[in-house]
Amino acid sequence: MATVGGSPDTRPLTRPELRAWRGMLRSNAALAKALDGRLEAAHGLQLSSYEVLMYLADAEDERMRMCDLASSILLSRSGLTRLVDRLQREGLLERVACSDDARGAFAKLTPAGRQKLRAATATHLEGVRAMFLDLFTPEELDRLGDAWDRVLDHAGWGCCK
Amino acid sequence: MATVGGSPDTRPLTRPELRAWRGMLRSNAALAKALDGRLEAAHGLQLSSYEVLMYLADAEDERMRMCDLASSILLSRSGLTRLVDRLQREGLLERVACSDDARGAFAKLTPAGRQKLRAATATHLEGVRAMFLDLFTPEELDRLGDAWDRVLDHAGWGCCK
DNA sequence: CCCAGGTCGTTGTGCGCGCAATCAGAAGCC
DNA sequence: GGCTTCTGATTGCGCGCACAACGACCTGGG
Repeated sequence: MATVGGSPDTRPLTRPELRAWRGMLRSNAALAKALDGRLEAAHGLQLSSYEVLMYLADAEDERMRMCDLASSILLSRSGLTRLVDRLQREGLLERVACSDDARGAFAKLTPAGRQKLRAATATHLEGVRAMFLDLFTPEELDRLGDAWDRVLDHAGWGCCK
Repeated sequence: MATVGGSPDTRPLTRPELRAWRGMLRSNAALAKALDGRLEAAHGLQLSSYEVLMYLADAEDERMRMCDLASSILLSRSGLTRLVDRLQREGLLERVACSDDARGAFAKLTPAGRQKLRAATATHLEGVRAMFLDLFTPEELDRLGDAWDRVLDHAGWGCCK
C-alpha cells in the first residue's frame, strides 16, 4: 500500500503518533497562552518577564550575567537586552557592572522586583498546577520527566545549550 | 517551615514537578526550533507555512475556509491573512471565492504547493520521527497522547477551540 | 608588548504575530 | 422588506523577537 523501500521513515504518521505529536504542540500552545494571559491580567507581567525575575531570585545574590540569563530563558542576547530594559524601566531589576569582566553586566533583582515576583509566583504556580501538574500522578510526572530528558538529551540540549 | 495555611497550592515546585514542567517547555522549544530550521534550510519554508499546506492537502478538494484554517494552525485570522498572502505570492496556494457565502474565501492548494508539500513532508516527518517519535515505544506514545488529551480537555480546547 | 581572534552586551533592521477597527455580507426579528 | 446583530476577511498599528553588525573588552601566541 504505502511506498515500498527502506528510506528513512517517511510514512504518514499513524493515529497514535499524530495524537502524541500534535497533542504536544497544542497543549504547549494552550498552556503558554493561558498562563501568560493570567499573569498579564493579574500582575501586568509577561511570562518571559516572570521567568527573568524567577531565575534572578534563584540565583546567588539575586543577580545573573546577561548572557547566562539569556540562555536560561531561551532568548537571544539582543532579546534579553530589550527585556531587561523594560524591566529596569519598571524598577523590577537594575543593571550592575561586573567587576572582574568590564564587558559584562549583571541584572540584579530590586526589592520591588522581589515583591512583584512573590505575588506573580502565587498566580503562576496555581495555574501550572491546576492546568498541568495536578492532572498527573507523581509516577506519571516522573514518566514525563524521563520523556523530556530523552528528547533534550537526544537533541543535544542537556549539555551544550 | 513553608508558609502555613490551606490556600490553593502555592508551594514551590518539587524537583519532579520542575523536571516535568520545565522539560516540556524546553523540549517544545528545542523541537520547534530544530524542525523549523531544517525545513527552512531544506525548502525555504516556515513551519507555519508547512502546516497550512498540510492541512489544505488533507482537506476535501484541497481547500479550506480561511477561518477554519486559522483555528487549525492556532493562528489569529489576521495572522492567517498575511501568511496566506505570502504563500499565494510564492504560488503555493490560491484564493478562491466561496459560492455560498460571499464573505468567505477558500485557500486552495496549487499543483506547485502540492509538490512543495511532498518534498517538505519528507524532511519534516523524518525530523519528527528522529527527534521525537522514535524515542518512544508505541505504549509510551499512547501514554503521551492520553496526557495531552487530559490537558486539552481540562483546558477546554477539546471542544470549543 | 602587541596583535589576532573570541566573547559580552548593545543597537539597527526586518519580520511575524495579535489586537482593534473596518467593511461586506449573512442571519435573525419584527 | 427593513432593521439590528453577528460573522468572515482584511488592514493599521504596535510589540517582541532574531539576525547581523558594532564597539568594548578579554585571552592566548608570537
